[in-house]
Amino acid sequence: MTSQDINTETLILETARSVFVEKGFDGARMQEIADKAGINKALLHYYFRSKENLFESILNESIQKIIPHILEFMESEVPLAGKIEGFISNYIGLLIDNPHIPSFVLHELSRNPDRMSSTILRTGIDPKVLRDKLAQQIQEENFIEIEPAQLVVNIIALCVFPFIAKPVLQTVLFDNYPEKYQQFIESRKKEVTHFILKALEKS
Amino acid sequence: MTSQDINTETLILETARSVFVEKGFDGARMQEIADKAGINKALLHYYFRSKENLFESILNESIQKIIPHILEFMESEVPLAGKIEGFISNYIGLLIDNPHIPSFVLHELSRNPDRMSSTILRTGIDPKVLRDKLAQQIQEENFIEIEPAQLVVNIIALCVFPFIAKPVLQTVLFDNYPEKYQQFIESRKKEVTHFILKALEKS
DNA sequence: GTCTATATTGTGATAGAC
DNA sequence: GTCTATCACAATATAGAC
Repeated sequence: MTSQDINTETLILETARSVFVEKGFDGARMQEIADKAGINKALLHYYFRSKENLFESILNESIQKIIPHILEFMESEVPLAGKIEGFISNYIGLLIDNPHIPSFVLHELSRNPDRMSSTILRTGIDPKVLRDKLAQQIQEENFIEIEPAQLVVNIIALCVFPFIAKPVLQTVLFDNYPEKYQQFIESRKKEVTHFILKALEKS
Repeated sequence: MTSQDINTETLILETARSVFVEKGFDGARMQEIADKAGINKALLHYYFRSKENLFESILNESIQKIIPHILEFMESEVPLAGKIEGFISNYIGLLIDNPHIPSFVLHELSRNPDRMSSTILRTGIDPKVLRDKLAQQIQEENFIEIEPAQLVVNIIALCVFPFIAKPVLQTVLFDNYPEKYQQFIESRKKEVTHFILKALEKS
């Protein structure tokens, strides 16, 4: 347990994350995780009993990184316009730092939807309360009529989609120039905020 | 070659599609495809040389079903508002009929982005021309200023995202009632159209 | 064209020395 | 805790009879 021996379990988790997030459960190989971590396959099974086990740690961690963020947004007491603006900027920032997570999480949850219920339970939050809070704000403050669910989905969609569709966008819209895609992403904070608030404003 | 022998190749393709689209390349099994098609594994290799080969047929077909649709939208000469309205209704309709395709295509393209370039070439369309057409319309008709790329991404995002995120939405927003999710999807045509046009209108 | 049988390789998992 | 060696089985692919 020397100082450079920064806990093998952590090393495994960090390495496993990069492999699982990039390749998904089915595409990931225990061998590759071991190689990238500079250790042996057997050690993976020593720390985490199975591939499934190791994978679940990563998936849960990824979900926790994204979902509570959204719920917290709906919960806070700030006026709606500022709330939305803050959320979008914050959320796209998070996605810039973790661009592969949405793709990973959504794909794995499609593959096995049952995981979702247990995860949402683990957060201990009640979505109903949050929706009501949002509904109330929409009505009290001076915005167009819109169902909370529709609004939330619209906001998340506009933030997340450009990251999920990166290869398509880069090819179809940006002539395979990564810089153009990057520039596009950076402008999204401002663009999405404007777009949403414009759509909501009472004319 | 009797009448009920509707071409084995077609049978294989249809079966393979359902399996690949649901499980992805890595998760799909040749055995499962054979079983579902009521034939033998060896026959799959007789018609398509390898799993890769069979898979590419399906992926290309799926991409062709979705991308040209989008480009055609940008190309047409109809006034913008009606164009957008028509596209959204049409596109969400297509997604209701093929709910798993976006997830499938986007995941496989992330796994192997190189496929994208060859596919877009095969369509023989030049995206640049289309972007210019859209830019022109935005300017000539009476809408707010917005980059064509931003607008296109916003429209696609709002249409596609609810299908990609089905398990999450059903759990977090709809208390695991499939009917509520279904109802939500059906209202999207109208909601998305309103939302987009409202955001674009000059106030 | 379609089948059965089999070759071949890949992969998760465990046993056991150190 | 970490390694080497190996098991057991799954999966793609092919050979060859019919």
